[in-house]
Parts: sequence; structure tokens; C-alpha cells
Amino acid sequence: MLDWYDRHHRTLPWRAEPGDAQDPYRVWLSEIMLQQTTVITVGPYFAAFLQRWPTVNDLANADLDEVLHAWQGLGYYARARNLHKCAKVVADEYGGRFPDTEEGLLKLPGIGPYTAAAVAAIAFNRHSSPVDGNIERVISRLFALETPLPDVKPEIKEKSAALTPSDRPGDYAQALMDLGATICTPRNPACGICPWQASCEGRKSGIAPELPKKRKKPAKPTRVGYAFWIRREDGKILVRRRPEKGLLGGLYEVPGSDWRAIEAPDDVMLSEAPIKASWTELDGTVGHTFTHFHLDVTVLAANIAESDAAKLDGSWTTIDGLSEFALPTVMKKIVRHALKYR
DNA sequence: AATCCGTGGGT
DNA sequence: TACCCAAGGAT
Repeated sequence: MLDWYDRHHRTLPWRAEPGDAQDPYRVWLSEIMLQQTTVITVGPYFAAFLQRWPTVNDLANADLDEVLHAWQGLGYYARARNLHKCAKVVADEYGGRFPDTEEGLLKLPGIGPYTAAAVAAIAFNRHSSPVDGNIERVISRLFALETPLPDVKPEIKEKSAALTPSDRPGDYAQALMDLGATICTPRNPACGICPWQASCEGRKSGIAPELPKKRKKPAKPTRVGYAFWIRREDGKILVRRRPEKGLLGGLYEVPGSDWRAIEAPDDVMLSEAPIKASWTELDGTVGHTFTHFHLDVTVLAANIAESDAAKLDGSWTTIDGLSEFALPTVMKKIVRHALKYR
């Protein structure tokens, strides 16, 4: 496997050249960003973070709002909140140095079993065996494990750990992930060029492409709601910061109603507007899909007097000034819709 | 243990 | 279109 890795070595922004020492900060930052996120998506975010905050101490000294702003669009925003929290812990309690063991790393915010093992192996050459989605796929196929996820996870971890060599465990882990990303792919795996084809039980029995088995996910429900596009006399728009926990926590939003499974009567929705006003319903709706539900938002627009605006909580901003706020993708869509139809 | 938590690309 | 999937973690 390491032979294959050396021959097919991918140069990635966070990966040190062969023989060079790894920077734990870069390894950690990349691993957090790569959680449930593709390499191609992470690239520019990683570069921007590294340029703006070259060390963990720099990141620790940033404001959370700055970090969320730099993270906007990447999703799973709890990662950004925990990233910042973790940087502060490392800077303030660990002298700016990451713990160099799996157990030590596991104690830090935002670092779970996978990331602790990955950073320990890649940054500190510890004999750890991270198991991500790629490695779950590779191992379940190699041993033809037909038990569905997540039940089979402990068995995968056991098999994977037994295979991990003492020499270059970090490169070994990255090799397995590269194998899963480029050859042992979810669909149409390229078994013919796989370095493990001779010993792969899944290939022998012809079930490799169907593994790992997973339980079917429940269908996503649709929720509906209103967004209130409120324009002050000077043309500025009202935005507000969402609570720090939960969906899109800590990011900014165009004020809105609750998002409900069933459309509520107009008077209920309007009672949730920040202010009484003469609303104009804009054409069409804004659709967005989150992890566990679809959302359809209707945008209501109103111009309000300066005296009324003074009663409202939030921040008033010009259209251009919106770029200074951390807006999740659904809110960017709402802004675009409002500007198009208003 | 099961649920919550984003987004963009591929098929 | 409607799914699936991606270097998962917190509660």
C-alpha cells in the first residue's frame, strides 16, 4: 500500500512533501474542514484560512464572527465554532502546541474519534488508525463485510487497526483514503487497477460495488416560511445574528418566520414579522435543501420609516455591506431573490 | 442510539 | 427529479 502511495502521491494543499515535517496546525485545520466535505470544496477555504491565520495562535486571537465569515458557505457551522474554541484551548492551555497523542487530541472541541486518530497519525506519526467514509468502504470490501453501517463500524475499526503498519502509519492512513477516493469509489470501483485486487474478498465474490451496505435514509420533509426584507428610508436592510446554537448558529439572516412543516395561516406568519408593515409578497419562492429537510421561503418586502426602524433589533446595512456579514447559502439565495424581484 | 447539523457535485 | 455522497462530531 505504501508503495502504491509513493507512486501515486497526490499533492494536496495541506499535505507536506515527502520527507518534510508535517505542521500539526495545518493537518488539524484540513481535517476539520474535510469532515463531510470534498477536497475540491475545501481547497480555497484552507488557503484563505492559512493566509489570514498562519498559526493556531493567530486563529485563537481572531473573533468568532471573523471565523464564521471566513467559513460561510462551507456548511456544518458548528465546525467553525468548535475550530475557534479549539484554537483558544490549544493557545491558552497548551502553549500553542497540539497534544501529540490520540487521547490528548480527543479531548479537544470538534475533534472526535476520526480526527484524533488522523491528526495523531499524520502529524505525529503515531500508530493510530483513523476510519473515515473512504476507509469504511475499502475495508468493508476487502473483507466482504455485509453487515450494514453503522452496525459494522466496530468490526471495520478492528480490521483496519490490525492492518495498520508500524512504519509510516500517517502515510498509510492517507494512502487508504486516497485509494477510496480514486479507485475504491462508491460506484464503479476501478478494481482492475487496485493494488489490493488479489486479496479483496468483495471483488472475489463480485459484491464489492454494493458495499458497504447502509440503511435507507428517511425522506426529507419540506418546511415553509417567510423572510422579511425590511428596507429603511436610507435604503439600508435589516439583518440579525442567529443564536449561537442549532441550525446556522452564529450566522446572520434576513429576519424570518419560523420554518414549519405545514403552511400556517397568513396572520400567524405575519405575527412573527419583526414589525407591522405594509408587506409586498415577491414573486416565486426560494428553495434550499438542508441536511434533513427542504425549505421553501416566500419573501415579503416592506419600506419602513426611520422612527419604526429605531425600534428594531439587528444591524442595518447597505446591499454592498452585506458582504461583511457571515451569510449562509440559504440567506444569499434570499438576498439574491429580493434584489431580483424587488 | 438516534438525531441534528450544510453544501455542492455526480448520476 | 431525486437521490447519493463527501477525510464526522455533539448531544
